[in-house]
Amino acid sequence: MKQKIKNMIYNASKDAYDKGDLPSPDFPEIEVEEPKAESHGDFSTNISMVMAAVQKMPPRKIAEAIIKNIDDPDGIIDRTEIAGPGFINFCLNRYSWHPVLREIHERDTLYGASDIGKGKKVQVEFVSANPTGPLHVGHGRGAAVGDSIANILLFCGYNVEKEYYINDSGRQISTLGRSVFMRYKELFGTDIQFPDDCYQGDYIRDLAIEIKKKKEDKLLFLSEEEAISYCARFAADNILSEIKEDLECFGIVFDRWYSEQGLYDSGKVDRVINDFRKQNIIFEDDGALWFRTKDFGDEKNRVVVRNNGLTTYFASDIAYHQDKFDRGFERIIDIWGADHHGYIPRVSAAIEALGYGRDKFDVILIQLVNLLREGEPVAMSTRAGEFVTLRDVINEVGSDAARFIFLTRHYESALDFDLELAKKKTNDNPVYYVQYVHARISSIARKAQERGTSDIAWNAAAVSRLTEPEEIQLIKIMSRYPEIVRCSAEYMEPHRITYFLMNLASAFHAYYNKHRVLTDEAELTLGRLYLVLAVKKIIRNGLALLGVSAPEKM
RNA sequence: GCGCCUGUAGCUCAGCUGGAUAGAGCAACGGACUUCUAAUCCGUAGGUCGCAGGUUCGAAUCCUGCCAGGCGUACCA
Repeated sequence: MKQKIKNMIYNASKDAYDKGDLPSPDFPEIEVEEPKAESHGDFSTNISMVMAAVQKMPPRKIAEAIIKNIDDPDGIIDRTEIAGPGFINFCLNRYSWHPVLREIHERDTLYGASDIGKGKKVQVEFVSANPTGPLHVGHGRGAAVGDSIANILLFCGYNVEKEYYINDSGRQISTLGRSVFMRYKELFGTDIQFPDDCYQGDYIRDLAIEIKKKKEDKLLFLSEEEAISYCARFAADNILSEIKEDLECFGIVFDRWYSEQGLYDSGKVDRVINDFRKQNIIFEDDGALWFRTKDFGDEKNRVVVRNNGLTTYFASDIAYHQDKFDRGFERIIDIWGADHHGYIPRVSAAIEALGYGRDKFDVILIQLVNLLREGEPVAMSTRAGEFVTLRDVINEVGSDAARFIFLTRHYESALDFDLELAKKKTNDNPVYYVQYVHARISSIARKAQERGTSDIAWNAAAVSRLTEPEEIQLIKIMSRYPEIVRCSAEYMEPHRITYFLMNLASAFHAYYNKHRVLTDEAELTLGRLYLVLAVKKIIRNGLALLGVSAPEKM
């Protein structure tokens, strides 16, 4: 619709110039927007103000010239007006909105889909939590955002893969092994001083018990190194499968689980380090190997191999991102916790050194989640290993509520997650507010079917009966959906869809309370049914992009 | 110290990347169920958009400088 208006304005400007109403053929990018105030019509453009300098005419005069030359063969425009400093407002005929419904029904699950991605191969990497402990709420937010962004990009024509990077190598894994082994020894009566820098949670004890069941006392006869290594592998494998289960409960399926250890085993880390040494991008100093990140805009150089011979995470991250490009991804999106933001210049530097443009790499930083109950913070201490896990949250409030709430904020804003509020089935809790629309319409559809009106094909006469302001309002809102999805993809902001759905839901509930869908008049009923079933489709589509279900009954 | 994020109604947050009189929900107050699901709706009230400058026809939005909070600033992850 907006595009139609744009074209009209463009053609009108051109005609105005041809006829001499406008002195210059130099037209700016035309912007058409939907005004906030209803009195300003359905669409408005600021073109006359933008043009004023070039045309050397007052904006209102330009507006007159354009309006005079508007060609509207289908008569979709009801009236135009010049307002304020020179806005041109367009007010559309009610019936010009009706065809939107047909489009929604015909495109169905693909309404709002586009090909702006042009099949570009893009990878979204998210969660990627170390397999050293259970997922917590913060990971949940990253999971919800990452999964939704991937869904949206897919819907917009990108060729998307979702990936989880497993940090299954390095120091924190050996710390994990050490932690478990100490608890294991404890089970055999050894008196231990459990160090602060080890993992504290009860799950460490549980893993030790598991090992004891399986291996009895055999580990006590191995060398400490062997025993720790066994515990590390056992623990990491177990925790990782727990993580996989948690994410499955959360409705998230990764295309690939990528092992960091695999990068070492295949020699990719060594290879890239050697290549960079040859290019003098990596150099030796003080017994350590340094990456010249400073040459690529970072504030200082960074160590890749420490003087004790151990690699840092940065080393494998270089190889990892190289591998991403080697696998043919044209665009890489990493989703990290905001506390890692200092890491961005480093990885960007690596990507540039690898010969790829920075514009191919995006990092989305997810701000932290404050877990509350009845408005009071829930005590959490990672150090002491006491925290509410993602699984606890899903079990308590459900996957739908959790995912929706994670997507009710821009990811750059910290999020308060109130467990009690997430369970409430009232207006406080937007999940049910939106889902309820779907359930209500489903119920209407069932009733309609009982009455024998299940025909929902396009019926011009029936649809032309939709003349109530609330009906036109609903269609207008729905007509914006494709653009909302596009913007969501472009800026990678799923919350735009969340807000759109809440807005649509609100308009629907208002309509529902004011008008009956199933009336005594067959034609009107058909038209209204056609309308609400379109609403149902959009709610379903939008929720799907968020990873939230659309129930038939509630 | 430096870098990033945040600051909008009593509370929690949107604000279409510069548009017209800044919007929702909650909380407060007053109303609506013999009617398709009241997990709903309607109405009232609520503002120095952190502060100060600047850019222009026009700023919550862009620039600069402050103030406050969070995070980061390792041969940790």
